[in-house]
Amino acid sequence: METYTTTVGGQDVLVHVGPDFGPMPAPGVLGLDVESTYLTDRAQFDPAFKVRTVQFATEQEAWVLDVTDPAQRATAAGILTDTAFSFCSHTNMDVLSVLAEFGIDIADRNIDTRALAIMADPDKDNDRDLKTLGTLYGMDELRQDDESLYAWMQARWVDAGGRKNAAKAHIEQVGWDALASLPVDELPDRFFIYAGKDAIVCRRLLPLLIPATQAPAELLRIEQWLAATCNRIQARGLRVDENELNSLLAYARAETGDAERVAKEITGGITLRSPKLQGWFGEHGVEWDDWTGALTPKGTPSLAKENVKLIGDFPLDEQGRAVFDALIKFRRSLDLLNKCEGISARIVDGRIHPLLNPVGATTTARMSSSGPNLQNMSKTDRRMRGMFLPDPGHELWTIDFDQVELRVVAGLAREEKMIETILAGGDLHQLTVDELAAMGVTISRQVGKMANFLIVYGGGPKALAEQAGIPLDIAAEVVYGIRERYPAINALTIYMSGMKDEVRTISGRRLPVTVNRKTGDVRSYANVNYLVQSSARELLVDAWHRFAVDFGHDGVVWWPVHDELVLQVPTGEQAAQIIADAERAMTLDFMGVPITASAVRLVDEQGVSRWMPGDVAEKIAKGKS
DNA sequence: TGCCCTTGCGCG
DNA sequence: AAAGCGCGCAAGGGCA
Repeated sequence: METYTTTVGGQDVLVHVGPDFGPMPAPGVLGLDVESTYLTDRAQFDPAFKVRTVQFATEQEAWVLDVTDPAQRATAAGILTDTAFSFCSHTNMDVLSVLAEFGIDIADRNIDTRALAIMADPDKDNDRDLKTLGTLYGMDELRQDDESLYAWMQARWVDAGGRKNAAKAHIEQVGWDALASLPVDELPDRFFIYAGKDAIVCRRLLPLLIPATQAPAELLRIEQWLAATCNRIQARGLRVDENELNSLLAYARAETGDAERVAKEITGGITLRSPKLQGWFGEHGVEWDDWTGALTPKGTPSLAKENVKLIGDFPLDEQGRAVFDALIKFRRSLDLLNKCEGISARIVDGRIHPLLNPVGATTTARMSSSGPNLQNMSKTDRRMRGMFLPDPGHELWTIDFDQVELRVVAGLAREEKMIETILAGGDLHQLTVDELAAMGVTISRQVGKMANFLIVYGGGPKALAEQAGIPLDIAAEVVYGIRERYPAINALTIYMSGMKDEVRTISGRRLPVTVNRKTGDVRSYANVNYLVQSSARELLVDAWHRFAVDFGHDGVVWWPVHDELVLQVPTGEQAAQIIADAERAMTLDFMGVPITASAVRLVDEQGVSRWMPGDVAEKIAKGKS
């Protein structure tokens, strides 16, 4: 064993490297970090993935164990298995790595310091890697060591013939990959020292970050539960109908490829995604000034969803018509293509394992998903969600809150008209229509719905005019009318916009106010949205926790989508009870406002359970009966 | 050529 | 005075 003496936060620490582990650390919380083979798209789920070293640390001492050595591996496994130890690590990567390498699930015994760092400082613009946090909390050595390691990697990479002017991030990536493929016994000392210090810094951050969150203990407790639960969902993965995936992939490649070829030929090289295409259409019959569809934030015509078809309503010339047809064909399959490629690149044993980040939305702590993002699968193209199947012997159900954000804002503001309507089982969008009618402003229910979203999102006349395709003066009447007819919400908006420092959710979570980058102004109009969006997220997580823990249905949630839980329920008699419990868990009183939810069984026309939007499943069920 | 920033669009 | 919020991903376009 080699022991290095170095410093963290100006204090001497020891980093033990090697086979003779030395005295065991006392039971308690250890900083944990692993180094692995380089990460492919499939990351820890790649069959070739291997952990190379495991680092444990107290605040003063780190042990770096070479997992390729059987004795050290056994020592590491012993500590990881021993429930007298719990761990803290940065991100959930180490938890997944330990599971992949050792088959040991430490999710319940691990605290994610990165998640704590977000709670401590939810400003989206700030970095939260260990070395940045280390510097922030008086442990700058990690940054220094990182630079030393970087210099080593740069020399190695440039010597190996890399581009001399490559960006630092690029060299770092290549450097880490190079390190990851070196045999462990050829790694430089500074690598092990860095690795050990990583774990020490992580361990030292824990007691610093917890008070920095200023979060109530109950909130921290539920976040801990959620993090472990999200980890297990990722590890379990989602089953993919691979035949369907492959046929969709072939179809989407052919469709988009054909369309792209045709369009390029006619336009002389303009792709079907290029902003230049709109100018081209302008020369082939489209009067953009007469565009009646929605606009993008930039004010150019939006071609999202069905909008793109509006181009066909203009008197196009022959070339314009041909490119339009190609564009329609392209747009119909582009999203499908991208999603299928993403899924295909990550499939392992018929499953994908997207990250489910419990606090992915830094500003509001909503959950996010990536690799691939499973929270933005198309609802209009059923084939995308339809690729995902429950495990054998199970079926999928979906249960979602009804208009949860509007109800939350109604409750927080105590907007009596809204609350009465909710209690009476009425329609909040129609209420807005009726309230405006009382002021002599006539709008459709569709615009009433958009107007209600403005309340939640903090929008103004311009946004409504653009999205609804109505004149600015009418939109202004709607917006100002709403402020008058919903005085309590208006008061809440004014009250919240007075908060220039932070916003607190119903659970006491601190949220940041945000700043307009160009003007430097505080975007205080967004505060109501942050409060509402984040509080609604907490209501969902609380309901999920009740369902999993209080009702004893741990592991039943298949995938969450903000205000919705998709459930994977064993087929059979107990299914009805599980669904009933889910409905009970998601039915609650929020400040006198009932929050309700209803479950839908997801079964296609052939009687096969697969993922799909709830309203689609309801239509299928109706068609059958 | 590769990197970085912006834009658009899917979901909520 | 006015201000649509939060994500992840792919691709375009400017730049070196």
